[in-house]
Amino acid sequence: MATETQRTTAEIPKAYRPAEVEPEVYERWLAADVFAPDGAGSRADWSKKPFVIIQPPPNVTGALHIGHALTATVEDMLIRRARMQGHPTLWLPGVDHASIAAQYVLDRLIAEEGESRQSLGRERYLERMRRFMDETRPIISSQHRRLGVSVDWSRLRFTVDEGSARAVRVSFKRLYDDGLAYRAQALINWCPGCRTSLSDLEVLSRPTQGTLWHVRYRLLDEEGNVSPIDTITVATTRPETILGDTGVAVHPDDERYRALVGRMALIPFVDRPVPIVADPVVEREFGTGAVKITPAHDQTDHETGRRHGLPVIDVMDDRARMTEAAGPFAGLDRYEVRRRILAELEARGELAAALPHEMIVGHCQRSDDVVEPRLKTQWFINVKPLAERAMAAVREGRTRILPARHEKVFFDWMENIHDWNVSRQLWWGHRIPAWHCPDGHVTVSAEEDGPSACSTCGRPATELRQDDDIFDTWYSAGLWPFSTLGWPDQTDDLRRFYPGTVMETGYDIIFFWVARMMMLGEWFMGREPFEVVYLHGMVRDATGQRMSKTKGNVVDPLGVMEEVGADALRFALVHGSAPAADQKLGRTKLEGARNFANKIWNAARFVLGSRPADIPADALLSLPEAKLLGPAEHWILARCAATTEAVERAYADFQLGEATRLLYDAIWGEYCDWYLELAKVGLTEGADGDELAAGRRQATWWVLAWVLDRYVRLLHPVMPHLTEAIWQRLPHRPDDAGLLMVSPWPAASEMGQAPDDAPARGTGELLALLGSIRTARAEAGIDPAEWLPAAIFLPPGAAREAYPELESALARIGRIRPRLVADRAELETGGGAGALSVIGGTGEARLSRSGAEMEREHARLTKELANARVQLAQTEARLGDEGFRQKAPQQVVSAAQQRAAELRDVIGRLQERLHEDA
RNA sequence: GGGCGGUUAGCUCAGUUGGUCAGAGCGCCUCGUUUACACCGAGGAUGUCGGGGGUUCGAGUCCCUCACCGCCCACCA
Repeated sequence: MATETQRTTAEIPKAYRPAEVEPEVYERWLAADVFAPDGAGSRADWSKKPFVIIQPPPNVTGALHIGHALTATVEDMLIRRARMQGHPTLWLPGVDHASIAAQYVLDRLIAEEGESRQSLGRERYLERMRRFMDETRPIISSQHRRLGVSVDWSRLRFTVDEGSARAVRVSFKRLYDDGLAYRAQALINWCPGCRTSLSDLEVLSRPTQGTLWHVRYRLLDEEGNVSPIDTITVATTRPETILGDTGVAVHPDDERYRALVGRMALIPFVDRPVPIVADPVVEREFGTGAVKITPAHDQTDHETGRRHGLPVIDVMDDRARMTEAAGPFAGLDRYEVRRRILAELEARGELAAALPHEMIVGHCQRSDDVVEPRLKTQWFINVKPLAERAMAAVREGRTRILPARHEKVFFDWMENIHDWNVSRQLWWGHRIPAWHCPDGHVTVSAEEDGPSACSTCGRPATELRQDDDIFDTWYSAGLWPFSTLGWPDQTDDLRRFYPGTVMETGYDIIFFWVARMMMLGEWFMGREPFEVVYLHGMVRDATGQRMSKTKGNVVDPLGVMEEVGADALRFALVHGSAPAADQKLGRTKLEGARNFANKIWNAARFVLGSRPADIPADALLSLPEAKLLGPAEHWILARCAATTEAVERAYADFQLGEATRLLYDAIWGEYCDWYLELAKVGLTEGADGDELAAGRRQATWWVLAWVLDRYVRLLHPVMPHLTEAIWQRLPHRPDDAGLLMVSPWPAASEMGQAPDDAPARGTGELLALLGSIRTARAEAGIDPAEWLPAAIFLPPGAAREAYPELESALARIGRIRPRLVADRAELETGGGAGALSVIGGTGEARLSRSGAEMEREHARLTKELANARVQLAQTEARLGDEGFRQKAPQQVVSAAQQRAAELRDVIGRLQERLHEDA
């Protein structure tokens, strides 16, 4: 027995220890400078197409949450595979300044210090913000590092840095010159809490149980006096807006009100006479059929008002308190006013009804305040022409949205797009590059210092004042794919890395960000910013709830990594999930991933520890000569080739969950469960002096190592630390780099010698027989430790050919003392009655048994027979079908015929056994 | 009001072009300390693939319809 092996296992911890392995591995990557496409350790082949990931830059104030972890994992998987394939890769990391979110956070922070935005003033506030940023900015990046992301840190960008600022100025000037950016008064969404306007997207519609109040307005007679009897009853959900009413509308065909059209109604509290107009927007069936018109505070009313020339009276200020125009209620909060108005109307008997009413109320995405429509002068971008081009990119297939069903949503949104309100009454962000002169002229400039003079009247710069407003955060974010590459300069980076390859994000920001990037990219660069939009789903807690801090159900990725490691977290996030499908993430899933990591770790420990002494530690990895390979080696190599091909296909199709599933099954179910066990025997067989046996032992080990190397490469994108750590200890190929991360991606075609089909198939059949033996033993309740004599019969074929070389392995794994019989008849003499009958694959066996468990054995065989009969009946039914035989492909028919023959054979053998026992 | 997605073993979910697709993990039951791993190994049980109809030789897989759950969009005050 040659059991001499180099025992290196002892040096490797028995369990995978992420805290030790993972950061250590990451440091090595960093030091080798392999992340940057042109870094010192990069093995980028510039004749290949660059692969560029566009990542949503996380908010500067945020900490890494599970959604970030998913995004980063998917992106890292894609880019690591591309990098191993030799593509130059770029993943440019960044942080978003998140103006409204950042201000929301900082405002609360300084409130604790007794300060406020107003008390500090713009300059000091921004100074405070910059200090705050300096503290928070590095946090998210370091957390991403812990996750193992292969981003090019040397290109780290911030959406308020000078590069972004310049891109913002230049792009906006272009839009202005193109006539697409304009300043105008319009009804916009106003958040009284944040005291800024919002884009439509930043307003969340939420169903709310409200009340529909019916309010009686008095009418005026021909002389303009209040009529004592005539009234018109309007319906409203926002009584406070009564103060801004400038009309009442009814449907032109509404008989009830026809006579009233043209008369005047009197708005209570402010005693304003307003006309009753006829307009088809009014739904006759809803409410009372009469609508109060408040052009300053409602979108529909605004348009109705314009059609009828009604005045616009703004009754609310920036904090949603009533203005002087609200008369007696000036200075009071909107809801306080609502209460008072209702009480007063009630008292006057002018509240005709109060009906419960389900309605949609807009809330601020950030502060959750109820958003008010208000009339304001703002900057807008007419995005329709941009949207056309973005849609063309998708229509022409230049940008693919995955999964494709999201394309429809994308088109719906793009086709119904409204002008984009890009100005915000905030301080933290890019200031609008527009200057006002005392005469009211506006000059938009792309220069850092602004224009030298008013472009209309030539007044000098000293007399110009820059616009106070800043841009919507998503404006600068929308420039990301090119602003980060040096645009508007025509830099090398821009030429090399635009357009990007894959834009990966959650489906929740497809409009905020993805759509904007597509519009702005098409407009300024003249082509699409990325080829593929890959959308992932939302990660929910174990019970399916959306994670939120207030619910306290967040899974903290940092804590998870601490516990099970970054690789297990990454694996859990993509394993068993489908693109754009939400998933639940809980303990068991994470533990499963951790167990898998540990499984591979230990398989590697075994392989490393069992290296025959006659293989030098620094030997190069290669497959042994075909003549030295046993059937088991052919089998695992064949399985490995099939898995490689399937995994490669899955990666190429963005079926990442499928890729991990294939690897999980192959590594655990085939490599560990079967091949490792078979190899244990192969590694210890043969006499010491036997040269051929020594060659076989070496061959076995080389196959072990070779397949492990293959799986470790395929798994690297999802579990980079673990695989790198293992790979470092394995023998390498001549074309390997010093790091797995930049070593070649395996191709199914380069299997060395293609594994022979017959021995591989024979092994598969013998493993099936072995499985049946295990089942029979367990079901018969036989002591697992007991060695059973077994007679085995194999018909001529692959299994029989493979048998001699696998006999000892079968013996060990099946815990049997096998004896191959040449003829089936010999089985009976070999085992006789009181033996367990085993049928598996093409083979059959008899395990000697004392007869104690024969009753259970009988039951088992009966069950197997019934099973086989059902299957045969099904197969025969198909075959008996005329249509099937004629219309089904030949392949399918013959497969069914073969299957039926096999089943008949099995049934025959089972019947024989049962008959003997009876 | 439009649109989309889901409904597969007790739980969480895979299932790409219709033909070994009825699966995996967890949980459960039985057994096991054989020199990689108890974060382990061997074995077992559980499903009329939401209901109904249709297309087809054949449907979890395509079409129609119904039910329930979820999401997105939307200016009936």
